[in-house]
Amino acid sequence: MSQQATPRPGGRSARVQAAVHQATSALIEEIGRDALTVPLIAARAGVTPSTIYRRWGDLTDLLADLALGRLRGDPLPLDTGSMHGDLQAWAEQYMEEMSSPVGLTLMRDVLAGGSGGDANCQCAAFVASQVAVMIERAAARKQPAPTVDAVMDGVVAPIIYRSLFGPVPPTLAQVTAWVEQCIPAEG
Amino acid sequence: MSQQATPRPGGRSARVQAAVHQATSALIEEIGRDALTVPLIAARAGVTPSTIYRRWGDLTDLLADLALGRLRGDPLPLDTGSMHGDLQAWAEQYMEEMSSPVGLTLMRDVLAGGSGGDANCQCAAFVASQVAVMIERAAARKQPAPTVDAVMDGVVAPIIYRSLFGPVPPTLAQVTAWVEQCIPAEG
DNA sequence: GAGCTAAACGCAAAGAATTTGCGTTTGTTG
DNA sequence: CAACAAACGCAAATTCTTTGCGTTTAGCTC
Repeated sequence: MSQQATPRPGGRSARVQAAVHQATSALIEEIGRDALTVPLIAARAGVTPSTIYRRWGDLTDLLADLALGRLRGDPLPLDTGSMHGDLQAWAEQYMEEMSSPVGLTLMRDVLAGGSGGDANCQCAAFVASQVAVMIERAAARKQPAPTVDAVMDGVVAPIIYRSLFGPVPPTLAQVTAWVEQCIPAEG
Repeated sequence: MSQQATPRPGGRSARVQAAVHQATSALIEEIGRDALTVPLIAARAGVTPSTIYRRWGDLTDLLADLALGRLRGDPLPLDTGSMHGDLQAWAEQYMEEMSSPVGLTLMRDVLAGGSGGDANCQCAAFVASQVAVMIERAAARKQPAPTVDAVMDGVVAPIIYRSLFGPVPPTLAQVTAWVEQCIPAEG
């Protein structure tokens, strides 16, 4: 059960959460994600393992929680002046991020955080909100724009699928082609 | 390290592998995937836990191995007489299978089986081969057909993405729409 | 088909991780 | 300020995972 919505925001609980998150990130950098264990994180964060088990329930849930936090840190899509330009630039960056080693483990953690958690939905919802920003900007410019679903199915889904399952990550040329297919023909 | 390619196909090794696979499947049915542990499987299969750890290395690797075996059990795509019909029927069934609870955990296991294993690639390769069968049939009928990549990006990827990340699985209507987009307009 | 070799397994002990009960600290509420 | 409940620390108990070593067994050669 991921619970980044701390029921008790003030004081100690928040300190513990921050210390654990920070310790986890640091340890991933130092010893790698595969060698990571809950007792190690606990020692580094200055808490007891049982605290982590009780709050997060599982290493995968903790990692999923952390991954969501990182996603939220992503900046707004660049404003290039056109829907096509926005989507192209954003998709390229998204592809780079998700096909990188850290992005891949991030997605795997989100998906593995199974215990009733909906980290995967939140992840997709965040991406959709990024797409929505670009579409709303296009609407404000009176430009034609695809629907959010069209972009999710036509651009995001192939990027993620090929990153997760493919022998090789998607290429820039493929991303460009997917973007082209999504944008209504220029009037 | 998933190793369904048994280095020693005959005799005991094969018996152990079969017993473990069978015990795992049975236990998933009985106690659920979350309550599954290696010692439980070992007891049920009549082997010692260390045998499982040495051969498969990890519970996730064993599950990924099992998942691949199940995929291989899938029948060839139905031959409906037309590319559109084949793809539509196959995509519907694939969607049902992958958005079901067992399909979802199957995919998660394949993705979580991380230890250098390429179960994810094999999984995608198998799906691609299924798609290729339909395309070759279309070619034999002198019918127009999309490329394998077009189907993977246009139909498979959205199905998997929405199943894995979406709050709700894809609908039949969506699958139909994706299929329509993939098939060249009827002459 | 007898003997050799190495892979695979069983057993058991050692090591590490996870769970759980209970007392204490700490933030919140009235 | 007092009372309550949530979150934590501590430590014991349980369970899982690893590892060393002897034994079985399949594949191979002669």
